[in-house]
Amino acid sequence: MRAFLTDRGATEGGAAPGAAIDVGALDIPVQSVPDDKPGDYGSPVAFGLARALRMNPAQIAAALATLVELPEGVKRIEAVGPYLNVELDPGSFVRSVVDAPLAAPPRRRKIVIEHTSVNPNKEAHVGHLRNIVLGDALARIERAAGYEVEVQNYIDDTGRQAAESIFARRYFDESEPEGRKYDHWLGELYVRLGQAKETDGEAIEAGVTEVMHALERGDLRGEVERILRAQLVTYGALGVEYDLLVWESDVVAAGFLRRGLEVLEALPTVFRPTQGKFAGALVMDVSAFMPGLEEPLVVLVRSDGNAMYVTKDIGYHLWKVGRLEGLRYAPFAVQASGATLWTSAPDGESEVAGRTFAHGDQAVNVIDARQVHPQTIVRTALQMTAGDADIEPLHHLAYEVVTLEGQAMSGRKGVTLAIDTVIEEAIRRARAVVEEKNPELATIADVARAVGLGALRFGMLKSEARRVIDFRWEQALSLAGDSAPYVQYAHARASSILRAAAETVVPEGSRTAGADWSLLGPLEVRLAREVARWPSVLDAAAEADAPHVVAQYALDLATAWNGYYNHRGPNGKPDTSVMRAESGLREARIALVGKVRATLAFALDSLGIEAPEQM
RNA sequence: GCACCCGUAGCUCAGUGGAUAGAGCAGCCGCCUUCUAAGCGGUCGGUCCCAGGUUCGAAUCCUGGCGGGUGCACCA
Repeated sequence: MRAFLTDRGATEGGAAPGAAIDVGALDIPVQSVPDDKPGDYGSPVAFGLARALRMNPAQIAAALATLVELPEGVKRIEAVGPYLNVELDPGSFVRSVVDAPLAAPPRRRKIVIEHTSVNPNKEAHVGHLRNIVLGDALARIERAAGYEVEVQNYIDDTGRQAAESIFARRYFDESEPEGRKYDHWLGELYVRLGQAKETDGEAIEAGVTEVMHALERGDLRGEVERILRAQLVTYGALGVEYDLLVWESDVVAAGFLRRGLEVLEALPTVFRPTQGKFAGALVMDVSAFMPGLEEPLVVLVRSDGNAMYVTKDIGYHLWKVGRLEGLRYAPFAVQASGATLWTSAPDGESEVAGRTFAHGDQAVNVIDARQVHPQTIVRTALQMTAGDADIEPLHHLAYEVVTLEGQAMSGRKGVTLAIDTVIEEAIRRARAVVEEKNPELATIADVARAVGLGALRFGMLKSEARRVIDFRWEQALSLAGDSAPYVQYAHARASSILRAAAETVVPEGSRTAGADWSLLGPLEVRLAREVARWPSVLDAAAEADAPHVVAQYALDLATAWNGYYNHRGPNGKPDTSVMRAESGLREARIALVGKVRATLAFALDSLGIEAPEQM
């Protein structure tokens, strides 16, 4: 019966149709019925039985319709052609929808999500924005779906990029410009250093190398930290928070490379060829996990004794899933929500009271699609060292690039756009619209921020990650149509009704005082059907690591609600008014609108988008 | 050359093997004496890249093409 109510799709047998015709574990797919067909939910179950019963599906459906006992809450079961459709009792259905929880129960499984991981050497740009927004939405979705989530931001403080920016500051030796955000300024010096290489290449190369060595020793941590803190201001402005910063130099110091190698060398698939092109190197045979590869051997340690980057990455990921220990932790900052941001630190504590870092049952990496190959190797290594784990230890959320008006972004060519710039413009544009539409609103600044940032984030989330996004201002900051403001507006409308209602009744689930559920009809059922989809949407999005599923649902629910709100009866007059409805019906509608509002807000929150009460 | 991803309305995109493939934008026509018109209704617009195959049923699964993007791994 639950299946009919939740539109969850296939369930095990047990539903009445199965029992009636002696098919035990029958798969009964359930789907929403198109608007022009009778019924609310329907099933093509008769198709599957046609062969075994040697009857045509329409006959089977007709027979089932007469045999099936009406479960509670179902008004009617009828055959519509070959489909078996049920019409729900509006009152009990809407009531059950209103009472359903929005968040999933805890699952006792931990997911370690890594996102952002921007090189600490320049300001973050809109390409990074996609990563950050995707990762943050994913973290929120997984939490709502019942998982314990830890968000890590990896800081590559020993890389060439950080070294170049830090060296550029020394090289040009200019005083810091007043009022300029530090990461923007260093980004500019970084680009200038690239240009200066043409005339002064050797000296610059020597200087950068020296800085790299200093970074490896950890001597310049303060310099990196300063850039990082400037970048974190940007993420904070987006409403994004992290649990832990993991510094590459700390990963190196913890010996994850060496200790990871010890784990790997115990594998039968890891060995040192004595001849052939890999003679002298340490290689891993991945053919069992990555079939169809032209070259099934992956080099872990080169014949000159130097480890490959991917090998360090494997060590790091062994730590993420709890198979290596050894980082030390220290508090780094207090974030806007009040939550502490922790960092790995050479002089930190190995235990933090009340927290256990890493030890994920699964790791998810938000990294661009060009990294599929190395990510697959890391995953394969984890699978091989784990024996036969039935769950994937690592998932790569691969997203495509963001181009700028059709051009690939490139700092050196000046084809780039800072997130800070985009945020400012997004809020500016939103503010202009708010001031025009609702000038007497007391919270204009807050609403402009919620709407502008919402539009920006939503634009990055509404399509599948594997699609290329071409950033264009009008499109990215659109405040109409398939956008966050569309959903936010629907939410504000519902809030407006609930404000008015609060003066007469207090909606509190189906216990709303004075509600007469029997007065509800097909219009409410249609709206409630959309609300009822939420748990399965959340589940599917979490399962597939696909925030766009939530974004698309938010649009669908807003559309259903707007349609209900504006509905007119045969006489051309509005027939869904809440506050003007007769007593009893009014209270039942208030309860439903309350659920719609809460669901819209919850879905938006799962995407990291605010839902203003007024706009 | 090999591998991965993409190809759906003029444009940007949804579409867990099921009912007549849907939105937004753009175009055209309507709707504020009604709880927010950032909205709603209507209209125009489709060889779901092509060809085979599997299936009662394919935009969806399989094979082979074509077109575009990305990667090619003793680089980080």
